[in-house]
Amino acid sequence: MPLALEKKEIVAILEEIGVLLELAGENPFKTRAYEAAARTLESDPRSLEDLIQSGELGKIKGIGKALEEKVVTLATTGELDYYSALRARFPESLFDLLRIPGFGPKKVKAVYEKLDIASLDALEAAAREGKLRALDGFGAKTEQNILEGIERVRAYQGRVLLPLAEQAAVPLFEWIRDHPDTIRSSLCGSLRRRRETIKDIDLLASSEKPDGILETFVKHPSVVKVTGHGGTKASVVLKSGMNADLRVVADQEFPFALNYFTGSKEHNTEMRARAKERGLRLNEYAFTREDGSRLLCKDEEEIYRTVGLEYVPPELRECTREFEWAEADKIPELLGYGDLMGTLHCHTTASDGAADLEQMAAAAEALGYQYLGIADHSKSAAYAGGLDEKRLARQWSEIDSFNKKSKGIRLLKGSEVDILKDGSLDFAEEVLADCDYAVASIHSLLNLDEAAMTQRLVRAIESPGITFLGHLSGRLLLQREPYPLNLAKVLDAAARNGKWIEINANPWRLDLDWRASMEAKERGILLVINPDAHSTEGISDNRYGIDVARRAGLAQADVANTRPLKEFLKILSATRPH
DNA sequence: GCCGTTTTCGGCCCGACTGTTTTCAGTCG
Repeated sequence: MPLALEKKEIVAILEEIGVLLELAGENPFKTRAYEAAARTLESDPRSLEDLIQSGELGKIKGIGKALEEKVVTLATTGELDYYSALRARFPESLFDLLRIPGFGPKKVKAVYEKLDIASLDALEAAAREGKLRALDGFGAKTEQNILEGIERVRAYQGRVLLPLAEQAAVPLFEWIRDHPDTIRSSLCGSLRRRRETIKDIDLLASSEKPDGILETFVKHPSVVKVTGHGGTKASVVLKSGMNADLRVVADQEFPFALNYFTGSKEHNTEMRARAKERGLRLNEYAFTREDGSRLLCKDEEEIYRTVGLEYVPPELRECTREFEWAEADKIPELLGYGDLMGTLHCHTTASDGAADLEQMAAAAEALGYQYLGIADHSKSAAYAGGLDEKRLARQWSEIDSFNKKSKGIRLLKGSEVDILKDGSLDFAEEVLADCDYAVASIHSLLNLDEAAMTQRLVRAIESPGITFLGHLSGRLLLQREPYPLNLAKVLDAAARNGKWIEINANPWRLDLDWRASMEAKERGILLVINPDAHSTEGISDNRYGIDVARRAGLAQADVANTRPLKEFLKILSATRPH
């Protein structure tokens, strides 16, 4: 049964219904039900097709009769009258208004109904002319904030890549950590969970004297605007355009605040529910017993233990599998940042890289790697100076002579072979057979439909000479959506053929992403973390790939390039039956 | 709209801050 809409699209529609219901002034719990269902569906690793056919969909917690029916209708017909009717009530452009900080559904509803304002431009004009202050709850300050908010919405699309956020956050964090009144401190939020894109920076400190710390925080050199400054919390806008919040709590409350502000929201909700089952109320300060007395914990481990769980590392707190694992004492021993013994998929000056073989090898060796796989582009990638068979052979003899004289790192002969339109490869099997490994990637014709794209990737991964697929989904974070793809089919093909899948650690890609990596692991597929480095510095991007692996719950054994050289070569050759 | 070993109605997480108000609604996380 082919679905009329993909799961992803249905998730987006459920989210949109949630927002529309808010705009319509519906019961907030109804709104929440749609939003929760969207999240649940999104993070469920099973395919929507399976969920519907097996009848499991309606058994998922948070999806009752009404939602099940709506999802099935969407999946089978691609349409839903309830949704279309709701949509017709509000113009599309109203959604832009919701992106203004501090401007929620109620305010959007007010300007739309009272002043017929439905776009950023119209709102900006009204705010400039002082027309908004006529509305209840709006004043001069609100108008000013709206104008600044509109500017920010236009300038920064809300989220930034993890490395950029980290760059802004770490100096702030150190500034707080080193304050004499600070006892404990941490980065929280999505940064601590190592999400691939970040919206706001959340900081937490404990202290007996919060005032001085908050005062210091708002005066950090990277702060351009203070948007809030109370007795325990301050909010600022940074030069980078990001928002940063600092919360200061008493030290005995620190573990609770740390847990709370690390999130995710869904994880927190489940934690509260588990506390409740044990007769405890959990908030950002403490457990509270039914008699009103407080129960404190010295650290996060103790909080988890109190609700009957093993400690859950921040990267796993997305309310996917972590509760199931923690309950059974089966939280994976996550891949560590020093666990990679080598890496593949790096470029050199032979194609579009900035450093030559020797420079790349030296950089990898400095990171402690035992092996580095070279994989320049193949001939079809003319834009990137792709190598033809002759130039490839020349590179291999360079690698041979390097390895002969190298006492440390070993270079591996590889190729990033373009996957052509029909799934055939840019090099013949005889050429690939002489490589140590080959990564197959798509760089062109990204606009094929799902069936064609899936077939293309399946055919590529079935090629005997291929070791793994590179940046499988083709997404560029905050820039380009993944191409349409039946991921399950591609993963099944990889599993069937004993192939690996890459976790491309380039921060723009992080592809496979963590959810898909989880699915790959479930199929017994080995992942391989590669930087897709085009420079010596690029190799260090592997740390972001390790973030992805940790979020996917991968352990050392799940990642191929944690093996020392000898063992690695053995499993490498097993991917290719020559 | 969901959920139920206090269940088929009446809850649903809740605290801080802002800006508008003179006690609170809206937003955010």
